[in-house]
Amino acid sequence: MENRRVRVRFAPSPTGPLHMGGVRTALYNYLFAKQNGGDFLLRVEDTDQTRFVPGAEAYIVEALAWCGFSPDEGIGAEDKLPGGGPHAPYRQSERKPMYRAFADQLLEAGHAYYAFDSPEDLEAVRERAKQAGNPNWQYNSITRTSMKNSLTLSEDEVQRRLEAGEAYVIRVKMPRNEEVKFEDRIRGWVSVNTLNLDDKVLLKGDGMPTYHLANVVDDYSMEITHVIRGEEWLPSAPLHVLLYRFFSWAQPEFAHLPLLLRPDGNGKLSKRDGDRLGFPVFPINWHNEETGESASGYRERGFYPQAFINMLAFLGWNPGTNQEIFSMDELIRDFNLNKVNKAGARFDFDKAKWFNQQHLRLRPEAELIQAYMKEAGARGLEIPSVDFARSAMNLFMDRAEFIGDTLDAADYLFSDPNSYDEAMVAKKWTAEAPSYLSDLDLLFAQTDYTEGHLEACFKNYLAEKGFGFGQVGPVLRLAIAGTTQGPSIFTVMELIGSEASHRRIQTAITRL
RNA sequence: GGCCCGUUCGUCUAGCGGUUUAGGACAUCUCCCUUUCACGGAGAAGAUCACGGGUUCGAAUCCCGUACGGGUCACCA
Repeated sequence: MENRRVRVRFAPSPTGPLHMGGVRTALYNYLFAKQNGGDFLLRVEDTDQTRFVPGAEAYIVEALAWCGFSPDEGIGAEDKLPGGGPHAPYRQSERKPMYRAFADQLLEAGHAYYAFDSPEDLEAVRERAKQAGNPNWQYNSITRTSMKNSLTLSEDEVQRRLEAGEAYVIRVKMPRNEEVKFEDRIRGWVSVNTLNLDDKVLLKGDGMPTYHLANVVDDYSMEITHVIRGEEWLPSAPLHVLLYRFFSWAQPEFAHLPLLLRPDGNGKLSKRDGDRLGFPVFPINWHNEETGESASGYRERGFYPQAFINMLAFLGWNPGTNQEIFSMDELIRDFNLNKVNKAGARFDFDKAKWFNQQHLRLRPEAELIQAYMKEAGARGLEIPSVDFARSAMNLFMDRAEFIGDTLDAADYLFSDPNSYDEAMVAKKWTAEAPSYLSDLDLLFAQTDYTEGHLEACFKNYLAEKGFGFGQVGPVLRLAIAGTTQGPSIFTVMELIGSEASHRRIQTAITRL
């Protein structure tokens, strides 16, 4: 058992877009699988037909692909393996016929029973219990004795109801007063007494399994060795452990991940947080045609997937060194499930942006230029040449967190300024300003239009006249760029060329 | 409320009984670089390690209790 090939799975429910917490769970699964030379599967848990949302499954597949870690097997791996792999189908709704036999196995062994109580019956019992001061009534080893099930009804009666086609569910028969223990990879030993566990429904009235049955059966059939999932599953893990025991199956190792908390207020990050927080909580844009609901994603916000996953990996894990910027390969190499934190993590968008800035600088220049040109095109800016794009981009690269930032305050590289920073004009545009510019314009006309020559020429002029840089520099800057901020003005002049520079200087003289 | 899990700077975290005057990163502030903005560099501030008891020569690190936070209590996953 110990030397089995590592196989992990990410098993989301297609009830909407996958939020970043889900992506992190998937990422940790993937990192763990790859580190151990194992398989990462994607299984869709769509046993609740009432909550099915069209497009959600495709969204999940696309989101993982964007992040750079598509499944090796299962949904989204149909191009690698026929049908997604040897354990197809990977959608639980399509596996429906398989579960019944396992429920029967439990029934025969006395670990499960039929229950005929209707949803209305249950609601009534719960309501009565509530009135009596018990807010959460449970169908358990005590209460089941007063309900309609195969434990209380006679064998004949049960048979009769079954044959009459009466609706029923199959419930697990939770043992009485037994300590269930298991060792969680992240939390250590977790122990729960079955007195606190209820007789969960295993097979629903519509013949579909609930999460608990389907999950255990599928993980077993798909030879899953490690179950890495969110902490919200910790309370039901003992039931799963019991189920493995009832089936006499080897239980996989469990690792319950800490939750991603909402940056504001309390509670875990949820899909509903959407755009309310001022930043995306989803990997990619989401739009539901039916409801018109949509939410923005990191991809469309300009994030690199490398930065996104690096940031996510660090929400709950840390290599123990001072290295923070990781490529996927480095994450695979250094990730360690045992070093995952126990406490939930609140995430910080500023740090997320910092990760993007770091990864932005790691991108190859050719790729950046392409992205730059595409972004410029989207903004309706004319790029004369690739060389121009390269220079213009690099001028603003230092200050950018996203590629789009290099274009945000750079309009003057593409067209003459159509306005001037009024505050700076008031402060720096003195009565002598026009004369400085006329002088400079003449001098520049006789120099090589390169950054070095322009600057030398400018400094010469200052020295000759005895002017200070602060007196003349901002004036030139205003004329050329309309603002006093930005990269070296001489580099800008070299880039836009002598003709445009001359024109701008003249325009400024007449307009200001 | 029951059960389960957690608790180190504002945030993410390092730390696994002495090497700790508790380290790093983001954010904040200061200075340098740049007579601009940013980048970069240097530095500051920021955590009585939730609190109270133990155990030990010695505890952020081990144990117990309390408080607080979170999760979960469906024929949802």
